[in-house]
Amino acid sequence: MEYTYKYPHPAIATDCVVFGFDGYELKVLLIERGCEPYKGMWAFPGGFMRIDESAEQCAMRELVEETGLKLTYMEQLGAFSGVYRDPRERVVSIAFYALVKSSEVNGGDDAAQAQWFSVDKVPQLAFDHDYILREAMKKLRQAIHFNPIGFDLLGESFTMPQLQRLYETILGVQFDRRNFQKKMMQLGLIEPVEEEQPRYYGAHSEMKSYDIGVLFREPTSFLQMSRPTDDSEDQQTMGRKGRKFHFNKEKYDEMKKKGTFRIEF
Amino acid sequence: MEYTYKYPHPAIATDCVVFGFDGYELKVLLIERGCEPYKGMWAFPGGFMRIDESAEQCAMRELVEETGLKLTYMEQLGAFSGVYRDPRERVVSIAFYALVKSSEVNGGDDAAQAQWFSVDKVPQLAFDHDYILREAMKKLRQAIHFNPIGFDLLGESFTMPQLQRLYETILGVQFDRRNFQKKMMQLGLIEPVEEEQPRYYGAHSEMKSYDIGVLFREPTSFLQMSRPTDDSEDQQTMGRKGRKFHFNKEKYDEMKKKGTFRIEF
DNA sequence: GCAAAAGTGTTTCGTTTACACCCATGC
DNA sequence: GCATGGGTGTAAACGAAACACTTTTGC
Repeated sequence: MEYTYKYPHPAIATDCVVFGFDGYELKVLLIERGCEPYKGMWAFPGGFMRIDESAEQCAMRELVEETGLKLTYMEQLGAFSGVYRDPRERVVSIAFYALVKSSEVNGGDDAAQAQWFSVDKVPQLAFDHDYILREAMKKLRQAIHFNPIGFDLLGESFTMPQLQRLYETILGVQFDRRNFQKKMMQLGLIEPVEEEQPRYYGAHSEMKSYDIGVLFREPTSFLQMSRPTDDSEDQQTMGRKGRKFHFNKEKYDEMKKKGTFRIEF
Repeated sequence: MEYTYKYPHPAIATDCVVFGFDGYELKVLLIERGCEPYKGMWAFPGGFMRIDESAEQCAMRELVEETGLKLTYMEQLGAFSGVYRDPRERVVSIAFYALVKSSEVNGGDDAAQAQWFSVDKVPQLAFDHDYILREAMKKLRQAIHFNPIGFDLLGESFTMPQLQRLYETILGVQFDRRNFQKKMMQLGLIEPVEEEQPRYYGAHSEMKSYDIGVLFREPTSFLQMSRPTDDSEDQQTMGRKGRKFHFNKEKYDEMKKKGTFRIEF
């Protein structure tokens, strides 16, 4: 079966830049190419768009097919339309980026050849995917000011240091612990997870240690991601206990509706 | 001559959302469609991408062909890939937006059917261009925080009230004159145009009116745009005299290189 | 002449930054 | 027990917002 047009039509493909966070590093999901061109190199999950689906649908379908990761939301990064970006034929790629919770990062069992790479240790990629990755990082850094997207990268509950490390990793800067917490709390989007007993009475309190109640907290789940490179020393230094917070989605939706979200750093 | 593929390929088109500013309103450039579909309706300039050009090149070429406007820079808005957005065949459109100086807005002589519309008075558009316009406006409002794009919409020199009106129009808010000026001057991107004599001695100065020098200023050029709707009362209230400023492109480039530009409102 | 626009500084307030000590954890 | 991480408040500095009066312009 063949399809004929009066004028040449490029093919349209999608690519997904999926970011994850293991508590220490920002990761990106790659697949190893099983066929030419660029066979054996790493690339973003993605594939050709079908005639009866939108680019968004295509991106999500391909992501499931290639990595087992099922997402409901992706943000478009843009179209990449360089004339020679694919050696086979003219291919315009519409790229998306997405953020996934750390808990989902090992779900991809379909994904024999899918792996997470630290964004700092990404190998040379197929096609123009190096360029696409740089653009995705740029967009991510920008987007984080207008959307509390950080929370998409964390699990159900998280500690303040985890959240801070996430922001520091994405933005490449360091924050003062106390000021960071204040800023985050001022947003009104996160609240402490209720505990049976107070963790301890604060340094400025009159209460003394002998009055501390029993601590009822589950151990922090160690965030894990598959490791592409085993030579890296285990820097999974996360997992210390700490007061947990969770994200209030209702307030976020409300804020998003009004378009008032804004965070400065 | 025909082009045959093993799988169906959508067509790829580009659309240009070109913004202009007449000193009072934010305008957008539209063309009247001369053929089906949507014949007689207004739409963004644009057209089908050739096989040997990138989307950026296509957008600029089509803009020249249809409106006579030659631009060197456009920002990509994104790809619009709804399955039914074009009744003829499957067409994916890559949209761009651009800002033009007020002086260029009447240059399009090729453009018999091209006209500027106030963004508040845009008629119903062809295809999904209403949606594209909304997205472009969103992007414009966001972009203005990270780029001094406002200056692309103004001429060689401008008065502070003009600049302020521009920002107020785009963002839909009002600013205090004095604080706005302070903020703009703090950026270090604009400087007063040298004058032979001071305009007058300020209110807080010891000097009095009898000491005022001769004023050497050209009359402010009245910014003009073709008017699509003649029923609108003439609100071309611009053109009062005032101290002029100009934009320091070198400092802007320097700032952009460092990535430090940021303006808060 | 008059109404509306434009030019100019200072004070107040809120936000951001800088900073220190004690407790908890994991080895 | 010791080193590191984590939890908490306050004071100083900075930046943003509020605000009034005079001159200029265009009718």
